[in-house]
Amino acid sequence: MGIKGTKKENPKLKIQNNDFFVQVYQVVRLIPKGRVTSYGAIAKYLSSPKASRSVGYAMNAAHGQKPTVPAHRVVNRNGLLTGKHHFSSPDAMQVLLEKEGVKVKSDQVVNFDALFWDPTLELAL
DNA sequence: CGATTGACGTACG
DNA sequence: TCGTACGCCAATC
Repeated sequence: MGIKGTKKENPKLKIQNNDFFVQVYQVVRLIPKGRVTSYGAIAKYLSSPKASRSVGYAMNAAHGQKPTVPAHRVVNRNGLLTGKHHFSSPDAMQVLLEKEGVKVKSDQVVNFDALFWDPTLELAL
């Protein structure tokens, strides 16, 4: 009957399939190419507008996640690449953004307001 | 279980 | 307008 039987729940190997982290990953992966969003916007989309810090924390664990989590598209509310130091290379984030057509000047996204992608608005939960 | 940390955000001076 | 202080939430030690 159920296909679910194939999957066994291992308390120790329990993967955060529905945790806050994964929720963040899902939203980040939905960010269109050439667009950017903020931690607060993601947090707000997850019904926790004040959990912006936790969103950044989740990104910290996004490395090595599959599919790849475009963490470079997530910046702070000022459009500043605050998390660039957490990438493989401090300049990797800027390079990735510019590769998608996003201009970055002094660690800040140019025309951030126009490129800003609000999940609560686009996804309209 | 309590204290500390962190890729934020808002409030205040 | 800029800089500093505090708060929020989740995870780690």
